[in-house]
Amino acid sequence: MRLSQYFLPTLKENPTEAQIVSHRLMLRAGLVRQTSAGIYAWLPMGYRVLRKIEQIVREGQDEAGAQEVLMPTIQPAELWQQSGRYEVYGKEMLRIKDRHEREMLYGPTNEEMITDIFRTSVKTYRDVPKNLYHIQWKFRDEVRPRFGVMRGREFLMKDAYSFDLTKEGARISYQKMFLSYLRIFARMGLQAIPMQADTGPIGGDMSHEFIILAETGESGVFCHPDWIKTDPLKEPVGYNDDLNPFFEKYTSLYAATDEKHKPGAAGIPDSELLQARGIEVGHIFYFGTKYSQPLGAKVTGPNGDLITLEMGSYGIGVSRLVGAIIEACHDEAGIIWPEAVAPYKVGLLNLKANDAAATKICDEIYTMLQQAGVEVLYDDRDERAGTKFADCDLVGLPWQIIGGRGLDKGMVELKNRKSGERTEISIEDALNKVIGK
RNA sequence: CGGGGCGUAGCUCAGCCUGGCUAGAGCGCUAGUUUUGGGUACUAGAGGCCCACGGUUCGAAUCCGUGCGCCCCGACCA
Repeated sequence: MRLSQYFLPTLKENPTEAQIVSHRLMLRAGLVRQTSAGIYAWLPMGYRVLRKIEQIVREGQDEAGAQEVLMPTIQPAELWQQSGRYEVYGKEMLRIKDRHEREMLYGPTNEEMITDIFRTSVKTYRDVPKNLYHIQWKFRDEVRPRFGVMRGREFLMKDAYSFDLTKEGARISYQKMFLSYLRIFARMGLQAIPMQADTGPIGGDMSHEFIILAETGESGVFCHPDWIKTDPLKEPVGYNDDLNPFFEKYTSLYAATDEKHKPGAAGIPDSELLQARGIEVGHIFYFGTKYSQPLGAKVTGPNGDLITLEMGSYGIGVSRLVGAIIEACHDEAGIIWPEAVAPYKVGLLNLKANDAAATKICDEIYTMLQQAGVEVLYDDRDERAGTKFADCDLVGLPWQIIGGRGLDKGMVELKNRKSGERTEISIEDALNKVIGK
């Protein structure tokens, strides 16, 4: 993409409304624009990041055996009246009426709806287990939206729902999601740590919040230092294997938010615990028959008896992740995207845009990168070098190829946004490095 | 939902207390000169229903009332 053609409205100054760093940077880097409190429009660059995250989540869930569906944003009130949550949910739920005065709502979550879909179609134990998920916009009418996209009223969420015959089966479904989540976040370049969360009336060890570490995180966390050494992508375990050993290994390492932290409970001296801050980006839990019971989601078992399904649900805040990643990955100059979610891999800066010979070389580099399938944002604007550097750093692409005074000798500078390291190398070497990576 | 703050140019803000010239600055934008590897400098421009409605007054961005919007702290939450 040529920057001269692109819709990327960057800001030099910080908008007053944005207080936290990710919100400021998202506005300044031209990723989003706010349309009302807690509701955002996604501009081209921001939308690319959102879709990359979404795709990593999708692939991770598919691989774990979940199947993607798409449920509507608007739901009928009846379902929620059946589950009893219509009254309970309160003002957070945006209620609306259609032209026939029928009560509808903008879905804050989809347990009722998926249970309804499932119960009407699945009648025999032979059809379970199943795990269905979708990635859809949700609305919660937060009293006080804040932190930009991190706590908006409208947000994109992946939510999966598992259906099992037995609690043991539900446990397996849960463990699959546990593994899937660890891998999904790791693929995004994030260290996510599952922490035991409230399980409500059900109890047990089957509810975890996934927290990514970021200095500006909303809550304090304590965890075992060995967490840093873990790499879920390297665990030699598959979704059809017995996941118990893996689950044991990862749940036995201590990790707790400051609210739940119990001094002395870590198994190692508290002074050795890693203290950090974190942001919740995912939540998984088992809730048994909480919805299947009132909604009558049952199947016929092997003996002909009716069995109420055991369910779990598994959420990832997709739009929230955009903000969360920026909280975890930025510096004074701007965003530093992990490569897996970067809107473009390379920024190509032509510092001599008014020099025909230099421009010709940069155009060629641009073409070669495109032909090699590298996502590249080409700053071909007739701007000062300083402006280009500032914009490119702000926007946070992992690599910068800087074409300037060395161009006539076939040299460019390759800069790594994260380390800040810059090396003057030949065009060919720069291309190889960026393409090969 | 309790407490606080703020709405003036695209952005950041001054002016308001103590009402009165034609409503300002910096950045951004347009044109030109300049500069040419870290948001260059100069010149000339464009750009405003001063959040809305009502009131007080000869006169309101400024004072008063009501409403709306946005932000922050807390409670709540993915």
